[in-house]
Amino acid sequence: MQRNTPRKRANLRDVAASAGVSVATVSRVMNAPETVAKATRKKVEEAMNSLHWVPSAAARAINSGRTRFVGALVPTLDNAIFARVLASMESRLATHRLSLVVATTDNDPVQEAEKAKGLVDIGAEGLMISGVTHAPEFYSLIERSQLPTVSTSFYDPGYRLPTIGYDNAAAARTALTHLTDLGHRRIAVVHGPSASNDRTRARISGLEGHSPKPDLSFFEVQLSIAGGCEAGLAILQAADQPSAVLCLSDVLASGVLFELQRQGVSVPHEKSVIGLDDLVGSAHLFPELTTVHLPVSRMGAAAADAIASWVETQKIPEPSLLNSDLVVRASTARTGTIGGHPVARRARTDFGK
Amino acid sequence: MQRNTPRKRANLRDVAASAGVSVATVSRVMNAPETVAKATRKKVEEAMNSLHWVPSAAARAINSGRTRFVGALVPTLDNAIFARVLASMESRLATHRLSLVVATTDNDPVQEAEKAKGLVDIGAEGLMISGVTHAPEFYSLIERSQLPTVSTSFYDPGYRLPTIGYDNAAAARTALTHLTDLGHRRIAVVHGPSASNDRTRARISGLEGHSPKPDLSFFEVQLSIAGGCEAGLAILQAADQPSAVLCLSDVLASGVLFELQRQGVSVPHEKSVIGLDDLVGSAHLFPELTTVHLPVSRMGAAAADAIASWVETQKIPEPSLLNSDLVVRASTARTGTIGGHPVARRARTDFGK
DNA sequence: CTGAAAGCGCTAACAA
DNA sequence: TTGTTAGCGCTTTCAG
Repeated sequence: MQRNTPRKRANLRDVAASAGVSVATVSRVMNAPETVAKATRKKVEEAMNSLHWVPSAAARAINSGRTRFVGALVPTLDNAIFARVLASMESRLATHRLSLVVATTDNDPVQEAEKAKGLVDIGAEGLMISGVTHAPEFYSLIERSQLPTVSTSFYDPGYRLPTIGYDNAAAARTALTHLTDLGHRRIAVVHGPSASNDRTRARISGLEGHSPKPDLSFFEVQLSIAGGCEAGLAILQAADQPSAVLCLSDVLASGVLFELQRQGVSVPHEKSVIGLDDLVGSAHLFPELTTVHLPVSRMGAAAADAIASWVETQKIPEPSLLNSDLVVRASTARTGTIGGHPVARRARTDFGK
Repeated sequence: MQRNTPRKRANLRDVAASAGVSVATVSRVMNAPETVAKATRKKVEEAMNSLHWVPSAAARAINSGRTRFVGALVPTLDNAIFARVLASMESRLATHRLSLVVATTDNDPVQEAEKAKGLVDIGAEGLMISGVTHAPEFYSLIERSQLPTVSTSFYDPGYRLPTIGYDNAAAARTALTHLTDLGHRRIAVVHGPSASNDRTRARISGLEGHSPKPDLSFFEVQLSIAGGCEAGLAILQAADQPSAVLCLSDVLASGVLFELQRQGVSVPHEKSVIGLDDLVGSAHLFPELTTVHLPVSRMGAAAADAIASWVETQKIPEPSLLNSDLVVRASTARTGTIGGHPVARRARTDFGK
């Protein structure tokens, strides 16, 4: 809005000229103001203002060798669990004066590799990625660029990249044990697409060889509330009704819960339902969801610290295992105790639609 | 892993030297391979590979004047509505070969201004911001840097920045009208903190001067499922029981729904509940939530397009109004029709805990 | 088709 | 306390 502003953005030289000092002095008032005489500083600052000068990030980066941002690759933002990880990463990164570039991969290794390439291209100083199964192009990119990259949501000290995460198999087993401890033997397992998701596969594998050996039936659906509803309906149509539903993800558990209610099945009286994740909302569902807590906020912060320190010290961080633990709430109950009382079933069937 | 690799990353000159060509030629094989003789190109590519060379984003940016990323400032990632906006922005930006840097502000104008500064410092080419109420520092930053910035979640053609959003007041009014159309007159309104959120204030203001004039009581809580639960409980303890609950946000409506169920109040039989947002999960809640749909995915895409075109053409985009519309589902019903039948109330009160 | 050389906006020695 | 100047890694004329 100044006079007939000369089209182009002002640069250091312009400011220096306008203030009648050298470029070095201008640079100093930005980076070490205390080394510049007060009067000079003032002149320079005025010049900066009147020219609407904003330092060029690129020029700064080329000298410092730092862009001050890192990238994160997650499957989706629509599952609150990833949103949580990113939120905590972002806030922790801020303490290192680092920003976060987000890219979603939709669980597709090809997209993941492409987006990773994009992040490297724009100058990310480090990367966070979910899981331990990636495209060869991804690995070669990391190799070539030597980019500090940590893998999350999975703990595997033998993996080629440092992992910061939890033991997915153990978490699933914890949930199963809780159910068998309560006397459940016929159990429906609901999970998302396993082909494209190594965390899901690990969780499923954690269910194997359990003792006592339960009778498990598997339902694979989309990883969404709608998917959970679908599974809930499918379970009710099965020949042998399970007494409990083990969901390998809280979103799925929510859907199952809603659908069971819609169909007039009471939880935990007629069926127990357990989740895995412990989303912030899970504690407030009706009934409050029993689940296995995954420390995703801590994980995001830990990943941020690991990347920041790697970038700064050049030292590869150690893998880190975060514990998960069972949170017993209201959606699971001992089998048989109240069983046989189809509580409120009739009263509820006319609800909804 | 190559021999005693010379500590530092290779640069263009190294590649040129190793391939026995000039830097210009190397630059050409990246940017216009077809202008380089096949044999030369091959030599260069081999040199690139053996030196593990990755172009420097900063150096590239300094020449092109482009960093290829934009920033987005949102209050939080924990509300699915913002996660959705960002997801759709990110995917649309990708088509413009632009990346997305995310910053959360926690509804704090000071943090917002600081983070905006950070985004400018690292070279964002454009900005997306939520709402139309910001700190003076924010405005002066935008002014100085002349950064293409669009405001979302709000439509106001008179605003100093182009807005891409909906009419929050109208959306709230739509919800209220639906309730009064169903005969409700005593209505509880649940909303998040209004002091720090202009969208919330706009929605509340949309409720004023409605005809027929309903008897409104307001409940302000934290914008979370837990907050919704709290409001649900508070409503039940009020002296004059409302026949309907109008939630100015779907997360709040979810919490209210869960809490009412927990307290044995049936929806919509005893109380109707309506939300505002239409989150992806809302259609699957029990009962399915009646709400006002806000086109946030389209908004994210529109914001991405607007910023991209602004950056590319230097032309300020037009403000854009996106329509919201009522989605009637199962959580609202005509007052009186089924009223007086405290359906399933008794049967349900022993649920949960 | 290829090379030489002049910058891009800024930082950091080194001098003064 | 301030100025001069040589780069940072790359793109881009302009010659050959």
